[in-house]
Order: sequence, then C-alpha cells, then structure tokens
Amino acid sequence: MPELPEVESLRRVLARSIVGRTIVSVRINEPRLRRAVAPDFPKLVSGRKIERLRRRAKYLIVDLSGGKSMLSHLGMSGSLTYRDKDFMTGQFNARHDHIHFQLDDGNAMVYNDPRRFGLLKLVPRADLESTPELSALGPEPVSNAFDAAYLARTIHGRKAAIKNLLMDQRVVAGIGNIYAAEILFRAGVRPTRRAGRLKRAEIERIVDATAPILNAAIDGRGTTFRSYRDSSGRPGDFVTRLKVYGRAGEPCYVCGTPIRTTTLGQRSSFYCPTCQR
DNA sequence: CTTACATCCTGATTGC
DNA sequence: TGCAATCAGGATGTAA
Repeated sequence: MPELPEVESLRRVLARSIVGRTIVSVRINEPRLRRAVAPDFPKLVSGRKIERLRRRAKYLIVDLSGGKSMLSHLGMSGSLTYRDKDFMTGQFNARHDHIHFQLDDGNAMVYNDPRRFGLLKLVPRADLESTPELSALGPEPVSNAFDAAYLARTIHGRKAAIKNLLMDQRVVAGIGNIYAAEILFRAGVRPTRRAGRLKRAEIERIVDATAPILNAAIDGRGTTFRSYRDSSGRPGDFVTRLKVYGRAGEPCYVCGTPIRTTTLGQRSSFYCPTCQR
C-alpha cells in the first residue's frame, strides 16, 4: 500500500537501525512474491554489509558491500520491519513473514507481505538504472525535473484522465491512489478531466500542489489508511490530514459539499464536485 | 503509441 | 451471527 511518502518514511526510520550492519544470514520462508525470489538470493546477500538506503519512486534500494544492491518494492501490502531482539520479540504475527534477514548485532529485518505483490531482487549497482523496474520511470515528483513545462509536454494530446496519468509511473514516479486524489484536490482539478484538455494554469497548479502534499505526508511519516506501518510498527499520521481520500459523503473542509467518489482505471477516486472543476 | 482491463493474492470490511 | 460480495496504498501483460 505504500506510495512515495510511506517508502521514504520507511527508508529514514530503517536507515537508523540497519546502515552499517552486516547481514549474517537470510532465510526464505516463501519465495513466491509477484515474481519468485531467486534461489541464490540468500547466498549472495549473506555476509554483505548494508552501506546505504536509497529510494527511487516507490522502490527502496539497499546498497550492499560487494557492488550489488537489493531492489525492493512493497506492492500493495508489503512491509519491511526492524525486529529488535530485546524489544519486539514475540510481538509480531509471523504469518506472511516471507524473508528474514539476520543482522550481526542480533536484531533482524523482515519482509512481510500478505498479498505477495512485492518485489525483492539483487542487481549489480552499475545496472540499476537499466533494470526493467527502474529504466522507464518518470521524474521524481519532488524534484526540479517535475515542472509545468515537463508535465505539459508529457500529457499533451493524451486522452486519459489526469488522475490516471499522475499514477502512471512513466509520467511521474511515486504517486499512487491516495496522493493523486489529494494533489488534485489541492490543485482544484477534477480527477476525471482528460489530461490533454487541461489549461496551462491547471497544469501549473497540479505541479505546485505536488511537493507540499508529498512533503507533508513524509513529515507525518506517511498515511495509515488501513494497515501501513513504518519499520518500527508505528502507523503514519497523514491520514488525519487527508482532504478527500476515503471521505465519500463527508463534507468538503473548504465548502461543505459532500465528497463524491467515482471509479477511474479500476481505482476509487474521491473529489469535491464544487472545489474541483 | 495509447487506452482498457484482467490478473496476481490475502485479509478486512460491508451488506444482506 | 454467518456468509458472500466487495474492496484494498500497485504494477504488468495482453488485447484492441
């Protein structure tokens, strides 16, 4: 379920505990994720030191000693949690704990994913940019590369709904269903609008709304709508600041009009029919 | 190239 | 209460 803010929050919290640690062993309980984890994964990861944690879009990249990086994506229901050997022992439901990373300080990191839509693979660091998962990604939404000129050029002539294109990782990388809804509310643009018909001013408002929404979500350590937890098991706070997502029928905070819901690209969409045109 | 849609899978919630 | 239908933060592969 994680979008960019959840993965970034995870990266920041997890980094404090695991950077500098060495992975002494890896146990695979269930290799069948969206694609199967390679059988030689444990052998190749064991003995490697964790040098750095990075994020690209919704991917977490764990740089290991020896020149390889672990590329991970949490899919809809994945989580990477830090298990303190003294503090958290026995407090977790171990169901769906698919991959267990034993660290040299006695603590552990566990990949848990009920729906198994996630990804864990090892990639030579030099090949990261060309690996299929990352090679076609659009710009980071919180970066200078994502500006009005870029977005205007990219969606020019497109007939798809703007919300679907904001969630298209090739257009801009890291936005999912929750934050697409929130960004469009802040921009005052209805999610169903055909992207190619947007005026320049509307495109500018979308771009201008993006970084504040995502940064505020990161500050709140992400959104816990149903089950997201950060690496320490703590829920995110941004749910209390959602303006439209999950608020069908409730009054718009700006104008009081009931929030509406509709379906776009098989995902539910929320918007204020008054504030968003 | 673009768009629409099914599909992978389990669990929580909703509706009758 | 019980059970079935519906929905869930995502990405991809196929077809049109």
